[in-house]
Amino acid sequence: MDWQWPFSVQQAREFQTRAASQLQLTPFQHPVRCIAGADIGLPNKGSMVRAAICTFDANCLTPLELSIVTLPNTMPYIPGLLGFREVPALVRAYELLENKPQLVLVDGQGIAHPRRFGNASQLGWQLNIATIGVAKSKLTGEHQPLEAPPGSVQPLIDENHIVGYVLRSKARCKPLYLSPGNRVSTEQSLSFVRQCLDGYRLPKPTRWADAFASNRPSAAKLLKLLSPDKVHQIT
DNA sequence: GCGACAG
DNA sequence: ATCTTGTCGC
Repeated sequence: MDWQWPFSVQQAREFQTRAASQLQLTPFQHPVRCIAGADIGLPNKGSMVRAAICTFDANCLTPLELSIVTLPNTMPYIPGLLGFREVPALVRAYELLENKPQLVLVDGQGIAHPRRFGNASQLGWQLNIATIGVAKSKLTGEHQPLEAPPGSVQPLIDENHIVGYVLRSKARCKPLYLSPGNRVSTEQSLSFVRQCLDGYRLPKPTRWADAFASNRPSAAKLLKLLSPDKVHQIT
């Protein structure tokens, strides 16, 4: 698929509805040995799109590989169409990985989207891989008030059905909005993310991806924990 | 018409 | 998201 801005927003929405019907939301059945986190940053005042994907051993959560791809940014931010801005760079970053992860946690929504096709779903659909949406705020849906203790959960309901979960991943922090992207179930989205929590609000894979994509001060420190030959970059 | 609106 | 000063809590 080749969507070059400016394109018809209406046609893009129709594409999302059509592609969403092709998503697989049944439980992922194979062993997950490698989990990745994926995120986008916008360097140079948004003139560039930088994708970062970092892979981890699924059991001990030690970092394995990192890929960073920077491309010119074309699209503006349009709520509901985030995938068209982010996915092309994420695909390039994914292609650089020597060892492909069985599961990718993506910053943003999965099916918790007006047309059930958030950026996490779009990445999973295009690559035909398992993805989970890990969003820091809500796009659509409603839920009961969340209890204060960490670990509290509420189902996220949209149009009368469960599209994901709202999780208090850390005390005194705003919750996470989790939803399946592709090839995982709603229940698995919750359990896989919980498995990747390590005391911070964001699960380790997306936290590292965010650090590299947005070039946080912590990125330099994290980079030292990776073998130089396991770091791939395209600029 | 008005409010909501991932990143 | 990005930019950026100041503040609060552990």
